Amino acid sequence: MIEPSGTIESMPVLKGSTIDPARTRAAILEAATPLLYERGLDGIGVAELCARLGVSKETLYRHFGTKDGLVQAMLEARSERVTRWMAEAVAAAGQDPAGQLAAVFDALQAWYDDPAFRGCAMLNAAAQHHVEPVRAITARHLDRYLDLLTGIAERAGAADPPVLGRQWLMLVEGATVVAAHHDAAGAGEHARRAALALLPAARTGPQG
Amino acid sequence: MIEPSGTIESMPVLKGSTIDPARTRAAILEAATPLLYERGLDGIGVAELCARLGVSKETLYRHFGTKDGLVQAMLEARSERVTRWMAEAVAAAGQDPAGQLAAVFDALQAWYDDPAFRGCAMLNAAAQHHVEPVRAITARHLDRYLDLLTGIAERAGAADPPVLGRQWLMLVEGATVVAAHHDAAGAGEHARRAALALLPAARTGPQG
DNA sequence: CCGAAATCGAACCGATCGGTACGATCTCGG
DNA sequence: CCGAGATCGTACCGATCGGTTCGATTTCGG
Repeated sequence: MIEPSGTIESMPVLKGSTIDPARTRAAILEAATPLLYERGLDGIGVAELCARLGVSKETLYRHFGTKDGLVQAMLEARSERVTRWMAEAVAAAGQDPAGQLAAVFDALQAWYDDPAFRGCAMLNAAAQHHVEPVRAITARHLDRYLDLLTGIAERAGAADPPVLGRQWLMLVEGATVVAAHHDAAGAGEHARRAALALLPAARTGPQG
Repeated sequence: MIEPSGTIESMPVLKGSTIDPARTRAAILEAATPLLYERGLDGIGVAELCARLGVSKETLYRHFGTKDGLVQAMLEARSERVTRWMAEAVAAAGQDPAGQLAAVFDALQAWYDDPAFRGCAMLNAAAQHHVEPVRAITARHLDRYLDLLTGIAERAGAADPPVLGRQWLMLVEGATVVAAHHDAAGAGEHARRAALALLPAARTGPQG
């Protein structure tokens, strides 16, 4: 999803894996993720999913118990992966909070430009399955994102870091929505400029 | 959806309607809207839908041809209704662009506080049915919203109204996402303060 | 008052889907 | 080399769903 995550192949993804349950489970998770993301949680059945994965239904059900079990495990893994990826982008941006903030939206723009981009997987999932576990995973995902942004707000010396972090979170999610459902071009850049404008001091240099 | 739109009753909604096709169609549309919004497009079947509406399946299919037909007609109507409702809120806010902008987010907060609030119906629908017509309706909905906000940006004397309108649109959609999936409290207010901070001049008085 | 149109209610159909069962095959540790 | 467990492939099951059909009933325009 985030990094160009491999287009959808039509053939088995599991190979080389000897009989190692843990590895099988991880491989299923990894291979199922882009399929469920592209087609939607209900857009692909267990049968086709298994066929594409090169895995029997019995194996899938032994590891995840239920389709919902697979979905939830997939969403958890994806949320953690996205959060870690974004945290690394921030960490790689140096010490300046403004630079860190800019890095967030530049990373988002790169994601939007991926042809496989189809919006936030957690939000999409929550819109489809409004069962409680999925909603909880989505809420936790937003929590993680909010923590990251609030941290930047704190280091930027904001008067009210939680509120500023929340406003930035709205820009992040709003930019993702607009990019997914309206126009991806420049969405990250426009959101970034808005986010920087909310910084306490205008220490942002050239806003190009 | 927007105005407290009537909680879900368990019994027929169609009454008094003599045999008047146009009225029947409108009544079905109106009664089906909150059900499809609350349960999700695939969360309620045609059978239960008809039972709740007090309408036979044949009648529904004669008017809408298909469940997708009903869904699309419902989304179109809802998008227009929401846009009109928001435009009226803006018009009622007087001449000051800052006041108009504040009115947008105050209206949103009132929506978020409705117990029936479950996020933007168009975005939810697009996340479920990624068929083309639904995506087109969603895109058109964002277009309408963008026009409204860009108009405010123009009247506010923004250097680049389309970009500012788009940034405001991100705040609108972002606030809605956060309110729906994280925490509705204060979402509209925080988004409003961020939006006002993006105004060219700080003509916004007390930012309470 | 009659016939066309609208509606109802219920039965029905074919397809799909999530999940289970089972025998055959494969792999690895002891 | 053998037995336990993982995997496969396939067939199968029950439920649900979207959509159709049809006879009976109601309503309204002419």
